[in-house]
Amino acid sequence: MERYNIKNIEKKWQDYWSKKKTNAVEVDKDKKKFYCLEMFPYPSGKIHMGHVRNYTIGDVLARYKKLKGFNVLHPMGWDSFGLPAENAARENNLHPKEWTKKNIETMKKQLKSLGLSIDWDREISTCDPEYYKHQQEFFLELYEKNLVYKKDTYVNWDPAEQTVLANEQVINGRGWRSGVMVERKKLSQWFFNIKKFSQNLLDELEKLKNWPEKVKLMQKNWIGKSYGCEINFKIFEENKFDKIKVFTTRPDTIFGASFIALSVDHPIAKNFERNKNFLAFKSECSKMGTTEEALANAEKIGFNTDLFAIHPLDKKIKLPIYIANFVLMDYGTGAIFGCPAHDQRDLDFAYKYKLKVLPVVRPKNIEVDKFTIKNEAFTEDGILFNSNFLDNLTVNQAIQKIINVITEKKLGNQKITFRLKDWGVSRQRYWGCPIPIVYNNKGDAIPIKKKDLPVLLPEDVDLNVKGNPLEKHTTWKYTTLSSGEKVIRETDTLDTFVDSSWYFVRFCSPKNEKYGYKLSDIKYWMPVDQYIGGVEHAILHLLYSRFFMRALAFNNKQFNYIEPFKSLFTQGMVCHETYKNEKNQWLYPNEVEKNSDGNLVTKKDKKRVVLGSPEAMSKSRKNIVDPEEMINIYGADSIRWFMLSDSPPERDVQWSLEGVSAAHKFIQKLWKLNSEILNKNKENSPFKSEDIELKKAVNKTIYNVTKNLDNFQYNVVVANIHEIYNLFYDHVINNKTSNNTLKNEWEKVTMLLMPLAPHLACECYEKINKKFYWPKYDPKLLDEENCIIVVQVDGRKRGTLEMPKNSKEAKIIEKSKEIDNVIKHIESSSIIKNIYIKNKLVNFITKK
RNA sequence: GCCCUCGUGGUGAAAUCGGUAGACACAAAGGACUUAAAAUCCUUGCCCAUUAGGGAGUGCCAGUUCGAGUCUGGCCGAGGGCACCA
Repeated sequence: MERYNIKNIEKKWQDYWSKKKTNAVEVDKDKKKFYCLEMFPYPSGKIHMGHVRNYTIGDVLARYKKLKGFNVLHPMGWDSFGLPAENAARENNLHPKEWTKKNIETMKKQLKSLGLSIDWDREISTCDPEYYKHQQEFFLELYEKNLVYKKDTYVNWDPAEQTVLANEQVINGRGWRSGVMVERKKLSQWFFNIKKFSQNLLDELEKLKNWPEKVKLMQKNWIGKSYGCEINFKIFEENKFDKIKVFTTRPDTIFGASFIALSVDHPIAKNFERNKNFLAFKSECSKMGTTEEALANAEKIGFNTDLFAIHPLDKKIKLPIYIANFVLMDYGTGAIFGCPAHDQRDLDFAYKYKLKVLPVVRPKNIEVDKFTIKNEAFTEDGILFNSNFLDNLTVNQAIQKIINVITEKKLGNQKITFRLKDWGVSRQRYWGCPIPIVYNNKGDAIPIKKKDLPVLLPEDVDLNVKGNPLEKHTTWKYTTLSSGEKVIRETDTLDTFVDSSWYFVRFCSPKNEKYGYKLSDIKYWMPVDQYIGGVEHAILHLLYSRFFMRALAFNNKQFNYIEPFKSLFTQGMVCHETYKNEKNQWLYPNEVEKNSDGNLVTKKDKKRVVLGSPEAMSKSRKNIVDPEEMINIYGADSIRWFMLSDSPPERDVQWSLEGVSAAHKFIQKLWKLNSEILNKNKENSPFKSEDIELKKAVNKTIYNVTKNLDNFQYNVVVANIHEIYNLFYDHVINNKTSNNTLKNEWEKVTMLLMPLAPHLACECYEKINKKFYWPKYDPKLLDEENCIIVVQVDGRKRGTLEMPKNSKEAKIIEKSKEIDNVIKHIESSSIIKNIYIKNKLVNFITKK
């Protein structure tokens, strides 16, 4: 028998696919399209198991849809701008461009070795000027549409490195490289106006029927719509300051207000910039750290302005005005009224500064005189009191009434607020897409003319300077417009999330030079029919992509593809056991082995190894396995098979050598059985009941595999294949079936293998030499003539009965009562009721 | 703190509409083959029983139902998201 030589065979088919361009596609209006996309990788060096899983899942779908006759677009590219390239450049003295190029070459080769059905002619790379020049053009278009603007915001500033840090570069409030305390520094930066689409982004979420509910909920919470009202408070020292507008979702608690709090960045706070105490307070606030967690746990502190606001509904009440660290300028109006009895933060603040705590809502079942506020604010529903005309109303009734009153008296208005913030896209980095803006000597921003694009990223930079290398690159930074005007370039580059917000559009016309896309191409291919990736991108990447489509479609009569991803699938992570040595240091899996007692020891010096819980594979825990090494040992089909076999795709899977070796054995078994069946002679022997049994089983398998592929239940597909293999094996070993039936039916099984193990399937199918197809099942054959009826007594199974389908109820009851074990359980009691479910079950209810 | 999801053998998991729980695998134990090992194949799988069979059983406690892994309420546990959002 021929041995299945993995290396040669897998190489052979990969070369064949590549040479014949079997995966290259073009627009074909006569065919139904299917756009299958997996999130494109960052070229960090080598592929990891997470990639293997992601791309295997996508490839199964792409190949399956192709067999079903769809025109399948299945492209791949590189998210190739980003910080790691700059860090690697410094460490290895290699230019980011070279480092990136090298990594792409390696990873492309690795992806090809997985046997993915990618149309490599459509490969794109976001750091390629051919890609980012279109992005710069889009930026200018958004600028024209007023969807881009500049404003001052805070960044993490590392004073030692003289550079801006990303949030993940701040560890315990210190710069990751310098170890120096990070400061909050104000910089003028570019923003995309994503808030403009808040309501639409929220509304359209509901229409995304094939998105996981979890992801939709996360986006919904992120957008964070809340209903409330704005109320104007006049300031007692009226001549000095304007009124204060506050936002609240609990206007019903207005009579419990005891202070006003403003954000440090509130316009009124600016008037205290010369006050030493205020400056001290402000610097205290900026030292508190920039991470959200640090902010949330920080103590509530305030600065007393000695100003007072007048209660809008009772002029006798004067409320002290504080500037407080817990009020955010970029939510609501940057000002609140504090009602300590019904808000925990306000209560903490009130106790610290000895402010009044007046409860105005009591729980329904507690009387007014028995209700007091101690250390916990009462935030639930209840009945209003101490509240003038709101007394005795419920919270919701009171909210309605107070909004009406405030509106009538022109003291404020109903207001809907979103938590979603505008998208800051400026990055003070080298390795990113240059922002196509220059500044004249007055500091005005001037957009570059479209005909002058692209603004190329200079290659001769010194990455070892402190701060942003572009800012130090004087010959690039200072330039002259075609008009002769001397200008300074914007030295910020775009957030890499911008690159990935439209790459799926570019895949439709990857070589179109004139513009980012060709209209006829996207009209055919968009939207992405199935998008597959990790749940870690549930919010930002997906929301930004949804925004970008809206921004492109805004004021654009031709482009109306609002939702980019019709269906979304989020796959689980790849986990592995963790190992530590006696010194509590992590060990790689290939440093560990089992000794003869079955205990884990180090390979090197046979020292004890402590086994830890399985965790998501990560370099820091060293619980990683190199896909390339695994493919070399077991072959791509085995790796793919294992990735699909154990857990459902949406759940985490645990990598194990036992698992992958089992997959490998099964691939070999399939090949062996295939050879045996193909080597059998053709013969026309009579059709026996075993032939029918096999035919029916294959038919059922086609039905199940098709159904389970449609539902992403790939682990069950694997089980279906195992089952049908086991049946074939039994038939072959025991010579149960005629050779013709074996051959005919096996052919269909090899087609079912194609999406999962394409190399093996092609090799098996090669000798049959017919066109690939997706086998159809015969619904008539699914119907069994007989069915097995479960016989229960008092809800407990006491036997089964095989009967022709649709037998008469009376007949089944009669036969059921003849089963020995049933007789045993009914003879000492009387039957008071029969339950009969057609073709399924009989249940006798007895009474002693 | 708020919101969401999930709890099924030693392990990963199956289980249309409420209708035979544990398909399919991994691991383990026993056996066959073998000089031996590997590989391969077979059997077993919680409790009682020699077998036939019976019992318990899908995190825990209740409920609905002839019948609950599946539906309802409460509790416990694990994971994830958000986090001064007024």
